[in-house]
Amino acid sequence: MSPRTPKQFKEIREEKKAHIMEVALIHFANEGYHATTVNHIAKHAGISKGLMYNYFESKEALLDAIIKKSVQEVYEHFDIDRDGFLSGDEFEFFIRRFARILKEKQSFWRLFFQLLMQNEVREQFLKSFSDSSSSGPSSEAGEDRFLTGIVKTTAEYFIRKKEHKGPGYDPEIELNMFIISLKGFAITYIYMDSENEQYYDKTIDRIIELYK
Amino acid sequence: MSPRTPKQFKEIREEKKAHIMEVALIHFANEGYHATTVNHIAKHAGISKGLMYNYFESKEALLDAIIKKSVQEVYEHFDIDRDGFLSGDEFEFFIRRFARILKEKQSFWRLFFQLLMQNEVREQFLKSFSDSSSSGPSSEAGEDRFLTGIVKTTAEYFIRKKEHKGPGYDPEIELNMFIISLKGFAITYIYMDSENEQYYDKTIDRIIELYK
Amino acid sequence: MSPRTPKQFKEIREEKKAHIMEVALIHFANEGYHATTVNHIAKHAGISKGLMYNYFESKEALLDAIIKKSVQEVYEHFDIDRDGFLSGDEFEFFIRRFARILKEKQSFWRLFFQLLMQNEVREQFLKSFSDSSSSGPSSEAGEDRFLTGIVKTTAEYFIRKKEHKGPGYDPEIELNMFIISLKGFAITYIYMDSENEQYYDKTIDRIIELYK
Amino acid sequence: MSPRTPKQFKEIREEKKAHIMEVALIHFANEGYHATTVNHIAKHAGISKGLMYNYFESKEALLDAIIKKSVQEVYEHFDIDRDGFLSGDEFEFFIRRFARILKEKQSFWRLFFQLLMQNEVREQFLKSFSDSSSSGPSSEAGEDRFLTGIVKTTAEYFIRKKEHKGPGYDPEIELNMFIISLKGFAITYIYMDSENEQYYDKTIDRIIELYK
DNA sequence: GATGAATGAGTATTCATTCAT
DNA sequence: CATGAATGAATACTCATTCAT
Repeated sequence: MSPRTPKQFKEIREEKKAHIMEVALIHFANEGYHATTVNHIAKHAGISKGLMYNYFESKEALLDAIIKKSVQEVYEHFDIDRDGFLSGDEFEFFIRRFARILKEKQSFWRLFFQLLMQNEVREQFLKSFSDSSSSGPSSEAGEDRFLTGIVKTTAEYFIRKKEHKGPGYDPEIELNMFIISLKGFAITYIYMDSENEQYYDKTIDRIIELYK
Repeated sequence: MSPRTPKQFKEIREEKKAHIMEVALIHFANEGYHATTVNHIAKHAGISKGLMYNYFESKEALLDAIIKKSVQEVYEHFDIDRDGFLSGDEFEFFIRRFARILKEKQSFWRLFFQLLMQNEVREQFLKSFSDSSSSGPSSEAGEDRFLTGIVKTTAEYFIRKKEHKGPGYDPEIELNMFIISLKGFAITYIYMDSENEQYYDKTIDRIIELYK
Repeated sequence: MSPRTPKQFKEIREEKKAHIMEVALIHFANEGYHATTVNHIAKHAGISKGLMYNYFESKEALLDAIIKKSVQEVYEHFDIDRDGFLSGDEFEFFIRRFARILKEKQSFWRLFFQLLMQNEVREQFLKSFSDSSSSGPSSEAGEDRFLTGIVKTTAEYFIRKKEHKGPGYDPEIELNMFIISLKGFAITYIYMDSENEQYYDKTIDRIIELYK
Repeated sequence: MSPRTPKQFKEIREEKKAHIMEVALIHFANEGYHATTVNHIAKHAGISKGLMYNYFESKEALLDAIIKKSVQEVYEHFDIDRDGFLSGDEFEFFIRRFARILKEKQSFWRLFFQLLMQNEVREQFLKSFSDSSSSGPSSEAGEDRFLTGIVKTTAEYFIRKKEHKGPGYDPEIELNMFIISLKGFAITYIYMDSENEQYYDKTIDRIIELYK
């Protein structure tokens, strides 16, 4: 009977927002952003359309919130000791974590790839990705510390390997091969049913074997 | 001004259909199927909305026709000597052709990937793919002779290699690695600007080197 | 902390109602009734939406209350000696008071004119005007004693002037000219910034000069 | 059976656009812009909502079109010999024409006043007014030849009168009185039923008598 | 009294599709 | 064949109002 405290209100708000985002992500990922109607999301989240707009300014704002949150989470998972130097074990560790996150956040990655493949959202999306990842204390404005940082560190890892690989080893091509392997791995497994998982771990092992 | 023969009529009709499909494919690929309006296509094809419906029953029928045609073309490119045996050179030849088709039909592949990532079209799409590929004389209903045929032949190629590779060589994993590399290669390069093409050929060479 | 008496409660309630009405009037007047949301009013009044509905049954009831109150106040200002006779000084006094009220209640008059110009509210509004003005002891149902009273008294004033004006003087036309001058004066000055006020007093002086 | 010619299409288009604008103007004028729904307009125009959007990009675009057209028409009516000099007869002529246009375009003027009284549309509206009026051959960009031109010419007319009026005559105040009289006349008569028209002409005569 | 979460009917707008000419 | 006017169902979004706490 006593009225809700501001804290209670905030809790309700946060919980419901998270719930809506969760539901929306799944539908965006499976049916596509355009094909998913706000009505559909509301119905599956068990709320009215109106409430959706109490929490999110627009369908696009909802998408943005989902991306920001997911990117934030992914970013946190990758918050490794980024001293510019990647040891072999750190490299392996990185790949295994990548594989794990792929599994854990299947829906997000489906959405991610879908959006990447539409010219209209492409730039805005990449911007959003870099914005939220560069929110650390030592962030530099306009720079995507996350992606460029990873790529750079990894590139250096491949360059360093040249020493014990000898001539005929082209680090640029090797890095490129490594990247397309990861990409191919990613799009293969984020669309895989759990039954077909038999090759998941073995493939990761082999990627490590080849590029570590 | 002699009246056109029925054959001429048909040719004109087919040409116009092809033109519409060409225009539509580019817009579907760049802006997405949902975001591309029939009006837009008609305007860019230089015809009226109404006429579009004279040629194609619906927007979806237009999409289907585009896919069927593209798949058909891709299929023809791959109409290799399918005797169940793939020599090393044939394997290399296959990869190079794959790379070339990727380049030539960029727009189609963009559309292809976009559609694949939406559950709603996924099944229908795969069905359409298998339908048009199994239009040969020895087609079996419901079976995708094209894809499974290629995969099977390629799988056998990798199994055969086991003989000179010795123990520790797992053909299944190797096939899998090969496939994800091709996939990663594909999604990387169908979204690449022509300026960034420097690695295109080198990457293909390296894939051949690794998996031939 | 002695508990508040019922009278104190009522006072607090009335004060809050007045505050809400004040805030709402300004927004109705500036942004328009339709364009002003209940949320907006509540936020600017420093209360919650829910509480607003504790004080006013509906948005329209709030509008009605504002009009009734404003009309009441205007009415009180004009509660002149209505003996059916208007002396020259009383006439001048009346005009100067009109001008002052216009200035003091700018927001209300803006709202008033806006509403008058919409058929849907027009009748209801005029009714509300006459209702509140006819709340005196000798009120006659359905009659707007206020407006008709003023007009009638003023009309008689103009008729009386005929005696010293001589032929060619048409009191009806003169009354009409006086009324449209006041109307024009009103709509000009309720939308005027305070900087442009230079002509305010001079114009009133001239109106008096012309029609007294 | 033969297809429509482009000319026929254009005719249909123009006629229907004009029809929609006519219907919309009446409703905008009587119920207000915000209170008039697109549905309502479409229904009363005997067309579907969709068609409305074939002809006008949005509800606001429809409003703009109506204003532009009306302003254009009004402007044409006032295309007098604007040599910077207004004779007494031209002045009278101008007022009579103003009165006539008020009568003929009642609906537009109702809308005009309504819009003027809403802060949100005020600036945009005045801009639109000046834009379309300054489309003549000798128009100067950014200048409102129509309104400012009229006001300026009229102001000079009053200044010139000072010569035969002698001291005590303040042309600025006189111009101001003239303007508020016209305004008051306007808002009185654009909301008048035709039955109450008895004073219409007499009032105009008196205004001319007073200010010519 | 007081809050803001929750609702749902309503509003502008879009777009594939049909049809008269 | 060819056109674009015309439709209507669907879609994102708004907002006055209700209600549990």
